[in-house]
Amino acid sequence: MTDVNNTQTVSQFPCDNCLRSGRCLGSVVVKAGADHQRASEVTVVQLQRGQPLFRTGDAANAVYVVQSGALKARRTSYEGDEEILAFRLPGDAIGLDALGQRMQNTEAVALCSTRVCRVPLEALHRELRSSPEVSEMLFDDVGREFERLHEHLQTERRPAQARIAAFLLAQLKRRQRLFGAQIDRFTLPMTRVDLGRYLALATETVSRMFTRLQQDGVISCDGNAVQVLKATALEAMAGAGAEERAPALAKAA
Amino acid sequence: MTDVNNTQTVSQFPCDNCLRSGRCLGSVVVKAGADHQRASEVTVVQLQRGQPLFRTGDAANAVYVVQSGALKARRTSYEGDEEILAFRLPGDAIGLDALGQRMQNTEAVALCSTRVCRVPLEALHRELRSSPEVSEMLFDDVGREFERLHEHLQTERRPAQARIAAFLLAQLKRRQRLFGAQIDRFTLPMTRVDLGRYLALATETVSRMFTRLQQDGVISCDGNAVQVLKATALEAMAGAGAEERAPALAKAA
DNA sequence: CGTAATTTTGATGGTCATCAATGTAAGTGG
DNA sequence: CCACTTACATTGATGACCATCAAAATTACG
Repeated sequence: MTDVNNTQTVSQFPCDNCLRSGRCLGSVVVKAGADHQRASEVTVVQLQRGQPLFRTGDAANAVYVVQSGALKARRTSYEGDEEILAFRLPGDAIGLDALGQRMQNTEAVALCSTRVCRVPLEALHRELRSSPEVSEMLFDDVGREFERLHEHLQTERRPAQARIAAFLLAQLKRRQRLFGAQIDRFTLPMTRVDLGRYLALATETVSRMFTRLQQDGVISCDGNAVQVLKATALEAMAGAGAEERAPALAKAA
Repeated sequence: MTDVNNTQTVSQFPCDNCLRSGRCLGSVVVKAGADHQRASEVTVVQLQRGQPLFRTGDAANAVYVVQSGALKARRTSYEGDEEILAFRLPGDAIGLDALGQRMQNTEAVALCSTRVCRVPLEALHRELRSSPEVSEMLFDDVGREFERLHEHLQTERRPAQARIAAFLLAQLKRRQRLFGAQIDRFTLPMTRVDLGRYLALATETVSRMFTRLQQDGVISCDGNAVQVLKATALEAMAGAGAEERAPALAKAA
């Protein structure tokens, strides 16, 4: 089955094969519906890299949950270039910002091969009234997203190096939670350009910061494959400002 | 009656004397409760200038709606100084970002004498299931707040002058909606310091921008009383970048 | 294997934070 | 009511951080 956007609807049983099953908005809605003998209207959408889940102006008639893969939430700035509001990883909800709006104000684009759960607003509204678990999960997601935006605002007010450090740390922790293990390496699904557009930095600055982090032995990376060597150093950089960055050339004169 | 925070609970009939009655989350919850013969748990809180509605770490057991006055939503940065996430005017919801969280991550402080409607989360959850109007109003508020944050992120990526222009325009439109009239003058409830902490600008920069706007005849202001003389010029500045700011000294060499 | 996209590195300049000082308003207590 | 304190606002001088421009190097891909 193929819809307008040329995306693929995959399965009637959205939670089959999904690792997030039971811990996401989609599955809670599915369960609430099943408890009342209602057929699930939740479907799975498969996207290829670069393919949009929805575009600005599309009718906002569903929210989504990432099953696997990654997406970026984008928006077009006054100057006409892309601004990235968020990267979405498995478990993340998409489209909560369109609650109460008629149209999407943002665009969601897959960064790689990606599976997404589609929860129609109609179903969400209905099951919201039928089961308190739904509203709890929804509130959780909404609260988390607000919290993330607030953190992001703070991050953007800090020097470039701190922004990158904070971003890498967030990614690291996110993966650790996702896999439930103490990993120290991962592959970034986004390009340096995307990263710049997310952190409000020029691509060149992003690149320079990566270079510096490697020189300082804080990370090691090959392309988008990153290994965190000194997590504590990253935390220090993310927390501290520029003041205590390079004690090296301090008194070199 | 006085609670822990030394705030005052005013009336058993929260919507009496409130101009937002019927058009806010609070009144919808009150109505939904009344329709089911439930006593309203919605109360009105009176705050003086500088007084907090809640603090970081407080139990997040209610959301609020501004009846009159103004507040700022603040947070403490890594460096320990204040960061302002939002200013709240009559009709605005407060504390939506704490949905799904146990504690408040932000602090809400009155900028002047202010009345706020307090809606316990318990009541919200209950009426959410009893009446679709509640969820619709809640979704509206949530969506609007996301939208505002997204706009704010964009604004912070623009030059200082554009940020101030965008802010003034937003204030202007907000007041016009509030009063339902084409006003061109209003009094800002916040100081230049607050403004800087909201727009991520040094106080000095804020001041300089106000000075420049007056010199250019775009606004006229006496302290916090602002009159917008050329709204279109403001829009141009808010939209455009720094490139086309001063056509004056362009070819003066 | 050639074209395009992305990444990296260097040089330069602009915007705005910072430091410093003065001016103004607001509030306090004698 | 007036000195005094404290907060807020304005204006100027200086420099840091990072965007921008330019170009080379690497990677991706048809």
